[in-house]
Amino acid sequence: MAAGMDESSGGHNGTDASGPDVEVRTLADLARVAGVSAGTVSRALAGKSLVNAETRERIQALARQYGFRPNQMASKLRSRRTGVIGVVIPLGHEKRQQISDPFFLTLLGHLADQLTEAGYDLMLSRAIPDGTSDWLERITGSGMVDGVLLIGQSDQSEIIDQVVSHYRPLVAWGNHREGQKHIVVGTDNELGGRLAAEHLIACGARRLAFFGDTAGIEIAMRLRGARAAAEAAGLHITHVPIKLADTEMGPQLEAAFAAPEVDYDGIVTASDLIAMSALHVLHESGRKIPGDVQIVGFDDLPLARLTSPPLTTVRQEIGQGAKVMVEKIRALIEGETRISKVMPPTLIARDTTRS
Amino acid sequence: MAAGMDESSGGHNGTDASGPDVEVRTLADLARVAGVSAGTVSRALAGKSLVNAETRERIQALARQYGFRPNQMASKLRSRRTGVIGVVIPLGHEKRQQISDPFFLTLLGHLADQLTEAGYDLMLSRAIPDGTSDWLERITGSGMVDGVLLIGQSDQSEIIDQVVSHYRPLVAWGNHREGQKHIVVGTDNELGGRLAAEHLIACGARRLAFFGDTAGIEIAMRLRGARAAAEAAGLHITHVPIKLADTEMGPQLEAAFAAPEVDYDGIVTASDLIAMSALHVLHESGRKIPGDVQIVGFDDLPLARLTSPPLTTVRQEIGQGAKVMVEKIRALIEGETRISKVMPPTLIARDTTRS
DNA sequence: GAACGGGTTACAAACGTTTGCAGATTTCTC
DNA sequence: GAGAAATCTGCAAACGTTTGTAACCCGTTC
Repeated sequence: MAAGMDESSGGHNGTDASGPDVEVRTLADLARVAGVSAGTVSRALAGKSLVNAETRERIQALARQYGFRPNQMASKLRSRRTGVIGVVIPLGHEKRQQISDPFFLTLLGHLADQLTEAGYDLMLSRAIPDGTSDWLERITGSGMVDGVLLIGQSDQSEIIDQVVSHYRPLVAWGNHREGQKHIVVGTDNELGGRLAAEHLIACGARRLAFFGDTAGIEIAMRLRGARAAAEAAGLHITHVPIKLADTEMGPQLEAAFAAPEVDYDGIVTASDLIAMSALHVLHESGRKIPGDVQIVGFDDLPLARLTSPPLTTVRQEIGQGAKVMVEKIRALIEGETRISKVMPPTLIARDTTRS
Repeated sequence: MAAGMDESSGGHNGTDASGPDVEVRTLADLARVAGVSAGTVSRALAGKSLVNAETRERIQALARQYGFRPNQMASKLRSRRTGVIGVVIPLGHEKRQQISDPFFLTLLGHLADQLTEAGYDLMLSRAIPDGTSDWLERITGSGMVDGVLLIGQSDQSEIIDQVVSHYRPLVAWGNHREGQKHIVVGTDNELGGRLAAEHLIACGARRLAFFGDTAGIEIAMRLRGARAAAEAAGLHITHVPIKLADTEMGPQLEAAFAAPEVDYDGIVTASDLIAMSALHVLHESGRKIPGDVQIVGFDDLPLARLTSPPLTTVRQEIGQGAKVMVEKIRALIEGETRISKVMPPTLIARDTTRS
């Protein structure tokens, strides 16, 4: 039955039609109570100016009194506007269920704020890309949302492009690529990687490593930037593909440091989370930071300043990013055109590098 | 291919009426293409056994081919079932917009997983309690969701009770209170507080403090438990109301430690986040942990094991909690009855205490 | 005094599904 | 081979709104 209604309220006397306890569940019910037509009630509650101000207020008062709220499904069906934005997190290459990177959750939090402020509801979906575009079109094609926000593109850029060719209101967070059809808001990841590596080199690091799995294009670009910086300085940078999944990261990091031949003195990480884990493993093994090893994170999560020593990191403007994403999706829904936005990251020097 | 029986379709030009590019947007459209009635298409796509297996598959194939998906709004309106669970985060006493405690986001992540698995969509709402029950009834009364999950009760227990009297499918995360009408899943916070304080005392701490703002009932219960443990040992515990908001926490902590007369050697914190911040401030001021000061966190976030030293903390079973919440909301939707569940916390001894 | 027009309201047709019921077949049963 | 049972399909009525259009009421205007 309808959510949570049981008709238990039979105890009341239903005889008195205008009594305070008639069940008013629909516009028609309220219309009867108010002595007007359903259409008028609809307009009154919507605050339209077509109805006499006095009756409008009378009807609104009645609605409050009876605790009546228009059924959203009916409203949305009829008006062909849902007021809902779908936010989908492609689980991509990370097979694990749980969303492990706090970065995405933080972005989600900001998106929730911005959307609420803009008067939209937020429908959250995890999605597991399956080779087809079905995981996305299930959302876009359902008539359930006015637009879609993608938190990360994973490795699905082509598929997203394909969907966008017939579904316009879609904005993704991630790395912008030349020739991409869909609109992306994100950080200049290559620049970020470069900043990180340059900083390490400037701080005296020579045996460099990049920690992160490059299945996602964002990470791949960060590696590319770091590598470019290294090469410009005549150095080599070792790529160590650390996975983000909780269970894998620790052992992988330990293995990375255990190998007797490796002796990194400067590490660029693909995320603050990896950096924090690395910090932990290094502490355990007794290495001094930044004395023996220097580390740079990526994201500048609120937590980055709380590590010990506080984490040097590449900052992504995530609050700003959420704001821009919402601004763009709204414009697209209105039928306007928009282009991608790539935001420059900044290096925040704290104490895991010798400034 | 071979839709076969379709020479009718007088609407468009008759020549290629069965071509692949007729717009099929509704059940009726697809029905025309398939040469059956809309009702049959509906049943076929729903996989009902009433339709012949062969036609069912033919129709499903056509649906795939034309990329047709039934409009959810219409479906939900008609079937009076939305397949959506509302997850609302009452912002409560924390005036700040951004959801600051990673605990809630983590719980949200787990809920997303569980709900997806159970075939539900998740509609996320921030809500700012306003003295009335409107913030909640806006969600429950809209016909938009089949049930509501509350992430934290804030200080709204009475209002929630009031809503539950006419809207049954609602489950909250938080502290259970005697006589409460609504169903709660949560940790035994008083026990948690007690475990933390007892552990500190057993580790030799004598000058105790509790860090946390007790506006939320969960925190208040943790304080009560800690205080009980202290009193049982003949000790006093000082309550320092640290707020969770990003901007306030740092300064408040510094102030807490700066006062010359205070010299805590054992701190129970209301959350891992506060503990991590405190750790940071203590490091800054040169104090040794656990040598000079011992600290116990609360939550056991994944990050707790990454601090240095790794954080001793009181573990809440948050994944398990999410699972239980979803199980209960499903049962309630089915019309069954359920009761609250309070889960015992466990103390995870790491290295911010001298075990 | 009829035509007019602004301001309100009622009417009824969508919106795109799902589903009870009744036909229309086909298959069994004896 | 007739009647009953079983299987499948079509019809049409909801679900509860929104919104274009027509109708009505009054006070003006010519």
